[in-house]
Amino acid sequence: MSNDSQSKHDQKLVHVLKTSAAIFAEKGYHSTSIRDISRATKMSLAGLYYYFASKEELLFLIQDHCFSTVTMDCKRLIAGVEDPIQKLKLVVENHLNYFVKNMNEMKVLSHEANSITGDWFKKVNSKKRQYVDLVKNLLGEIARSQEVKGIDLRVATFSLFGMMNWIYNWYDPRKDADVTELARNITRIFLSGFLGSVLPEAAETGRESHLERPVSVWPQ
Amino acid sequence: MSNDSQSKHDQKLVHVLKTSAAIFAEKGYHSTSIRDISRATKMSLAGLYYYFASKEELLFLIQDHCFSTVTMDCKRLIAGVEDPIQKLKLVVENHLNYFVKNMNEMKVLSHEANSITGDWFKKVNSKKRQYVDLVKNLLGEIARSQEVKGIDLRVATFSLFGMMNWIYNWYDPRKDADVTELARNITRIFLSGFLGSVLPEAAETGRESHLERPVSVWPQ
DNA sequence: AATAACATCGAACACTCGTTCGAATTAATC
DNA sequence: GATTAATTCGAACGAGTGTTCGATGTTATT
Repeated sequence: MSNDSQSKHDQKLVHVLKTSAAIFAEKGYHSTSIRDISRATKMSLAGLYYYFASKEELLFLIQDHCFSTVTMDCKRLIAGVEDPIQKLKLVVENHLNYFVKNMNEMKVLSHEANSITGDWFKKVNSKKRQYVDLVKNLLGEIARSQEVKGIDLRVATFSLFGMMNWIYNWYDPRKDADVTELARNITRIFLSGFLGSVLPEAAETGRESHLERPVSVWPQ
Repeated sequence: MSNDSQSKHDQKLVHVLKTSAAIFAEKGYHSTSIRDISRATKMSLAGLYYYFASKEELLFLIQDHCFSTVTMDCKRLIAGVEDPIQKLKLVVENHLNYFVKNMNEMKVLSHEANSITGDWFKKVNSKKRQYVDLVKNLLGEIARSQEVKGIDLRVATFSLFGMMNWIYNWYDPRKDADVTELARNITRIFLSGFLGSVLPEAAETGRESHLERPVSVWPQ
């Protein structure tokens, strides 16, 4: 008897990955031991290694799967849409919705980006770059069509990602507004800021830096 | 013979803290061993413990010092300034300048916020809350005076911090514009987005969510 | 020069870590 | 029901961890 879509094996792997992601999200990758995962999954230490080859591969499986899905969903969502602004709104909405719905995995993706090394790092990073470029190009398109001036495209792109990816540090679904409202807020702040050449010139006074001298944490 | 401002002991402590911050920033707190720090400072393993009581206290010393300085500089900078918008600009400028000038320490502050526990965590966290509230209140002041509507203050505050704190993930002083330009970009994007009620209503179409169903990373 | 305080270190301890291996158990196939 | 394959596990290994301790060297004070 062969299963249709998902074998027993894959189902259990998914369960292991989901449980691990939750612990990684809570304690961090490096301070999570395989023994922690063993305890949470009620599997033996050695038994876990039937599902992944090493702790780092486990991290890779989580990150890779997560990135693949969010990118795929994103591309599918904006396919066919013409207006680049509309596209961007969909991208932000997708990203935030995905983030909130899969907070553990996304936190592992954001926070443990440098906990993975070697070829695994390369593979995840190339997917990341692909996703970032998609957004950057979208912003470029918008900038051209709306004649946005004086904003560095790289700064703008990472400012947007900063806004979106930072939420794992503060967003609490029980306390804060739902995702739709969150997406509306962030989209509006970013987009109207990115487009908005409208900051009153009066507020632009003091163009030079106000800092007398470079400040350093430690004396000398 | 007593030293005036900084004793020999404090100077060496500062050196240890700065070196440790650099390694923590590069490898992460949990995968940095005291032996790594021993190697980098050319001090013996046991010798280091003359300057701090435990690895976690070392992390605390870095974070606490960093937070104290940035908050103090910030308050000093905006003291006497009336216009809340002008104040905010100074806060952003100070934060980013500090971040870039002390990238290692600030990365440790941002990225290892949950690597510290117990009373140390409480102490650092209360300083953090103080700083965040300062910015939040400033935004509230601006919102009232400029009649900003429809933006959640909490979302706005953390969006700003997201933009600013995310830079350790991408900012490269050799590649990107200098801090003044960076601050100008980020201030403009955020402030004109926060104030800007000016997003054309045409672009506000599609108020309902475009996502057909909640998406989850893992099937089921 | 003797004393006290400061500073440094080698060597070890107790512990946790990721990983492996061979055997045992269960499920699938013939 | 026998054979093969898939899955699980207890027990251990070797390496690395944070931390301590007693001793030694160094500097400042009397």
